Order: sequence, then C-alpha cells, then structure tokens
Amino acid sequence: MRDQPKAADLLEWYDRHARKMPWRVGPAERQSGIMPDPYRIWMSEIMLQQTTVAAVKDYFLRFTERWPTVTDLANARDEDVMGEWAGLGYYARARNLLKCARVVAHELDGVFPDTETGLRDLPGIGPYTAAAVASIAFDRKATVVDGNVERVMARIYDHHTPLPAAKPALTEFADALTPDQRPGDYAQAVMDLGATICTPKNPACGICPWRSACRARIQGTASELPKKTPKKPKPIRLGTVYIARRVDGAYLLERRPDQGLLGGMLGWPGSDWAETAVPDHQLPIRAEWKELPTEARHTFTHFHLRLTVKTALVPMDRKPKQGDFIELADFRPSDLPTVFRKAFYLTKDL
DNA sequence: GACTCGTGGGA
DNA sequence: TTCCCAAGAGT
Repeated sequence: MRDQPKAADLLEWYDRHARKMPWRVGPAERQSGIMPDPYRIWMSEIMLQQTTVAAVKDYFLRFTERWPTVTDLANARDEDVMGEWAGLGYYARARNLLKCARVVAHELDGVFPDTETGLRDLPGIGPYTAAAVASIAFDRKATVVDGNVERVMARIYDHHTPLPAAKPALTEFADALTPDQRPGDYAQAVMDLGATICTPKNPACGICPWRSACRARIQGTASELPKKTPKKPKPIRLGTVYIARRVDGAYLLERRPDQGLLGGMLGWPGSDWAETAVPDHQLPIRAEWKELPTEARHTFTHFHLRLTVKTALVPMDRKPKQGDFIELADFRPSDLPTVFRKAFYLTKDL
C-alpha cells in the first residue's frame, strides 16, 4: 500500500494499455525517437474539446487528408472548413481553427510555438489545449487539466468540493503529480486512465494502476466524485425554418453570421428561436408554404428546440428576400449542422 | 463566476 | 424518454 500515487506506475500501465488513435504516437514509437506532428496534435486537441474520441476520429481523418499541413489549412476557404466541420458541433472551434492556422502559417512561418505560453496566445487554444500540445507534441512538462484529470484528482485525493469551484485545487494536485520524465506520455496516460478505468460511472477500481493510492476507493466514494454544482433545467424554444426548392432543384440557404449559435454555418432561413412563439417574421421568399406534419426536435447545450418546418416549390425567376439559391449539384446535406440536417430529412419522409 | 456554445452515445 | 456527459474556450 502506497501513500502517494506515482507517475511511474501510471506510465507503466500506459506502456501496456495506451489506446490507439489516428493522431497518437504510442509509447513504443516515441521511445524509438518518433515525435508527433504538432499540426496533427493541435488539430486533434481542438476537435477533442468536449467531444468524444469516437466522434472525432472520422473528422480528423478527413481534415488531415484534405489539408495535410497547417499551410494547406490556412489557404482553405472558410466555407470548405465550416462544411467539413458540420455535425461536430461547437462551431466556434472551426472558426478559431482557421484563424489559428492562418496566424501560424502567415506570421510564424508555419511552425507551431513549442511552449505553453506561446501556444496560449493563439485563437482557440486555452489552458488545457496549450498544455496538451506542449506536452504531447513537444514533450514539455505541462499539466493538462481536462474533465478526466479533474475526476481522477478528485478521487485520488477524495476531494469533495464541487466543480467548477474545485478546479484550482484539482489543478494543484495534478501539477504536483506531473513528472519531469515523459510528460507527453504522462498527460495522455492520465486522460486514458480517466476514459477507460476511472470513468464517471462504475469506475474499474479493481484494475486501476493507482488503486493502492486512491483515497476515494478506500473511502468508497469514488463513484460520487467529482461533485458538481447542479445545472439549470433546459427551457424549450420554438422556431420555424423555411426550405424552398426551386423547380431546377436548387435550395434556398443562408450563411449564418459568425457570432452566436451555429455561427458561420450554412442553414435554412427562418425565425429566431424563442421560448414564446415569435409573432410574425418575414418569409425568405414569396411562395405557397406548406407546413410539415412533423416538427424537428433538437437539443442544444442550453435549450431544447422544436422546429416547425415549412416547404415550398418556387419558380426559376423568383428572387429571395433572404438567403441565396445553391445549385443542387453544390448542395450537400453534410455541410449543414445537425439541426438543419434533421429538418431537411423530414422533407424526404413524405 | 456565470453564460454561451453542439452533438451522439450510453445508462 | 430523459438525463448525463466528453481531451474547453471565449466573453
């Protein structure tokens, strides 16, 4: 029985159990001198913000296939990047991804900063991502504190202060445990531990490399940690979208403003979304609108949406008041955020 | 510190 | 169905 968790024990576990990921350089390869590509590590870390590895995988492969270097990405068109990101969520990440790529490509000679502070100054890179890229891509000693690390630290030290107030204390715990040796592997090891062993529900304490040092396991409190301050209930918002199809098959779409929900994404024109039905709003084009029998339901981070879908078929010469027609050959539903994709597929069920 | 900002999967 | 939540950042 040990009093303190040892980084070496976790690294030994990681050497045997590291998860495979398309962007990851495993412990064995790293040992043989192979270092990760900072561009790919950065890309993966942006995508992984509040997003599961499973959801990220295909997006990562498509992005790096289409834009193999940071310079390629910097030269991409905004609409192509937003379209490729569609469906992954948190679209400010995609806007900042492009901003960051352009800074690196045009102001830093295409080379990512190799320090936490240098990375921290770039768009879309906060405390977590700066530490992750510095440690994983450059093997610099930096303390990553994500949801996994918060959970692992809260349990190791049986810390009951609820998040987010507990964050500074948990960060100190994590900082004290970070080793000088193999900081990159260690960062990934703690997160792998949180993702596979020290899970939010039903943690597998019996096979945990840190079981002998874990206070919460000893106290039997592991599954109730970390504590969190209760969250507010999600209100229901209502709205309407208009899906106009021109007789030649073109669809009427609009580019949403960069700021706000689904910023920078392509979408159907429509009303604002409010908790009380919006009295009346301008139609995007004059037409005979028909309401679909089923509404599109979708849940965002902080509200539920019930979307009324109206459709119309319009003649070639009719000019829209809102949005622009996109030729059928140029329209891919996969360019739309999920909520608008749902609305679109409802028009196909008829 | 409190809000905003997506989505899909699992319990 | 509903709730939780996942490698957070920006304002």
